[in-house]
Amino acid sequence: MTRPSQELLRSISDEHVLRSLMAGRKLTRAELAVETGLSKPTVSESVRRLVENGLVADTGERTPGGRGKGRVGSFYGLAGDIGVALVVTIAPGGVTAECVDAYGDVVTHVRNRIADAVEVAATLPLTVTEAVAGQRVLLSTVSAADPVDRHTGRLVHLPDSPFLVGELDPVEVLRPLVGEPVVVDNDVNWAAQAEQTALGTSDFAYLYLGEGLGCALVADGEVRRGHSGLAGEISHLVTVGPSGATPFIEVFGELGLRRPGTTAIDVARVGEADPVVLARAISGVVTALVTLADPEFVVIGGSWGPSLLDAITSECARSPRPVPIRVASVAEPSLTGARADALHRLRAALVEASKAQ
Amino acid sequence: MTRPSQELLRSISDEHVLRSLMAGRKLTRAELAVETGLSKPTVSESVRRLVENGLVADTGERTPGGRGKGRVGSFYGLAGDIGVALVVTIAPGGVTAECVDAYGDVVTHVRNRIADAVEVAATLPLTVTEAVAGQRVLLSTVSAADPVDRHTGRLVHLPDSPFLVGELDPVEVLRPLVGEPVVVDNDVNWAAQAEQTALGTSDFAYLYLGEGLGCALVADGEVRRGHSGLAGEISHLVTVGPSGATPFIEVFGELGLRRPGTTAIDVARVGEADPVVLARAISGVVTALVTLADPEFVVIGGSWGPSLLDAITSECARSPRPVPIRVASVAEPSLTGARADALHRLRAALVEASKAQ
DNA sequence: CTGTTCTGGGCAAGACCCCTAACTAGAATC
DNA sequence: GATTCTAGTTAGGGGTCTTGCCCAGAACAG
Repeated sequence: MTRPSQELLRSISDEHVLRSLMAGRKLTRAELAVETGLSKPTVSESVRRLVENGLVADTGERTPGGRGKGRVGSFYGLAGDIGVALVVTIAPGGVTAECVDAYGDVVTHVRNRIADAVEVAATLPLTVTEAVAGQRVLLSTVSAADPVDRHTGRLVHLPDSPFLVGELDPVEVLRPLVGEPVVVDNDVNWAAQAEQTALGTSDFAYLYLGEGLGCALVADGEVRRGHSGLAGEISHLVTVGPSGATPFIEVFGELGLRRPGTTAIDVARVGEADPVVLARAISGVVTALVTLADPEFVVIGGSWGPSLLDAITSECARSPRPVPIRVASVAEPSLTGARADALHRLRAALVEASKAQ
Repeated sequence: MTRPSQELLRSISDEHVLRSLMAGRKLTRAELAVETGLSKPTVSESVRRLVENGLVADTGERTPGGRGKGRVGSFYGLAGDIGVALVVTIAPGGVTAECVDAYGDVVTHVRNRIADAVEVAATLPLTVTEAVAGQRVLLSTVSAADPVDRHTGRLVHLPDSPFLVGELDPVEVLRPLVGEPVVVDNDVNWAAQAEQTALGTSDFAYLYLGEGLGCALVADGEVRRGHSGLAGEISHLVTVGPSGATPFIEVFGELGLRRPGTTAIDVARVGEADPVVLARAISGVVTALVTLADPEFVVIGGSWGPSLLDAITSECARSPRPVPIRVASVAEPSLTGARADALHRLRAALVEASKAQ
């Protein structure tokens, strides 16, 4: 446990001030005192320390311009060169890279389309370099549209599952460009995290139905990834197919909905299939989800999943433990989730830096 | 966030001293200083406060008796009337009640056998009253061999699932006897928690095969109970039965292994069934578990599950994502898990009490 | 028996940290 | 030019932790 030192109190004060500035952008010392609940002298001392450490700076702006009489105050804000977080998404359609500052503002955003998974290796470094543009990157989060090994951050190729962006080690690619730490997770987990932030629900499941098939489980307010990060890789979960019990992914094979020569679902042609057959297979997956994880509801996301909402809902209503089905509410969910996590980690890293000295 | 007050430092010191005493039973102030890393004057002050608040007392024992020369020291320990935690297990075979003190010692233990679920209502209060025996109970944990509603603590009767101890509201029964708070969970979750403590593994699944069928999921070091506490209620999970896809519980029906007139498995006759058929059904459940939760391994517990280890292992080895299978290692797992949690909560409650003033 | 050694515990001084209260600086207003 | 009002500083007090020193008193050596 923490030792009860005077330094602890000081660092708590600094954290209060720093977090207030992250939320409030520009504040005078008097405003900071009100915001943090600390006394004016304590805030002044804390600001002095933070300026000295290079985390906070006088913005140059002064108070007046209409707010009463009184002495002019100095606005303080986070230092300009304090650093940003990099957010990367890697999906079959393209690669995105963003830089987010500690206020939560997206300061750069670069998106490059790709036609094929082989282009990822070449496009990724270019996109990242353009987005970084010389800024100081303190950490990165990466969303990849494939299973991710929790310990190494490498993409995992599960046999016969959709595998969309190719063998790739994002940590290895990013490290020379932006340094450590690099956090990699799959797009469905990030999407679920975004949904969790938006809905505030502690226990739900996110079922992603697009070119790939995936699912994420949120339990006690956090996405649970399992031992190696492969929780929710449901391609081989046995469910109800056109000809009896079938692994989920093979249902699409039997229906002729997989793109020839690849492992991906042919999204454009999903609409041609019988929605009831699809919904029955999906309902089998949902039943297993409900049985094992007991979610409050199941969120359906992905490119074609939401269009089957009604069929899925009526199939699931017939199961022994029916559960509400919803459509995902967050746009660009993987990017949003990865960005929220990057912001959270960036702020924590800066607070940590203020405690370091 | 916490305010940076002087009082915070004081309460941290007190917590250090209190937790050292919980671990060390009897310590002099000098030993406490070494143990906590605090200075002697700080420890002395803290002990003075804790004695004043009634949490700590001079044991009357004095140091000498052979340990070197030096001045005699006074041993301090937790106050005798500081309070205990009550641990209750309710299973088809009987009701157990224990009191645990903050050192982790079981100070009373009462066990009453029952022949039938209807006896629970009468036996439970008797057993608890005998175990409590006038002691001050600060909190209780209850293990029940049926699904438990996470929010109310009441037992839930899922249709056609084994239901062993009858309609019961443990919170309502215990409140008049011992007061709040009462934490109720099902026996499988407690068993998994005990296993987690013993093994230290963060992500695994616990499959319980006894009179009832259940499973618990440990993710990121904690048992995850789901929205309403019904995670892992696998009776209706569809798996491979003798005649194709069948809900898990109905496999036992088809094999004639359910006790007539009840919903329970006839444990005595499980051995008569073909182990391969059983193992295949179990393997189907394990596959779903692995797919959705990605455990590091699966622990098999319950009265008859471990005897099928070899059959289950060889069936599971054939699945697309094989996972190690182990036998549960903790004896009396539900009681052990509930007791460990009670101890943890009791200690936290005492620390909280030291901070209250 | 006496002096030495050694350990538990207390006391005093100092360093910090936070707070309140009073004060100063400086601009707007009357 | 006096008043009013706000930002920020200074001074003093209370609290907590630490270091260093001293004292009490039992065991031990001679």
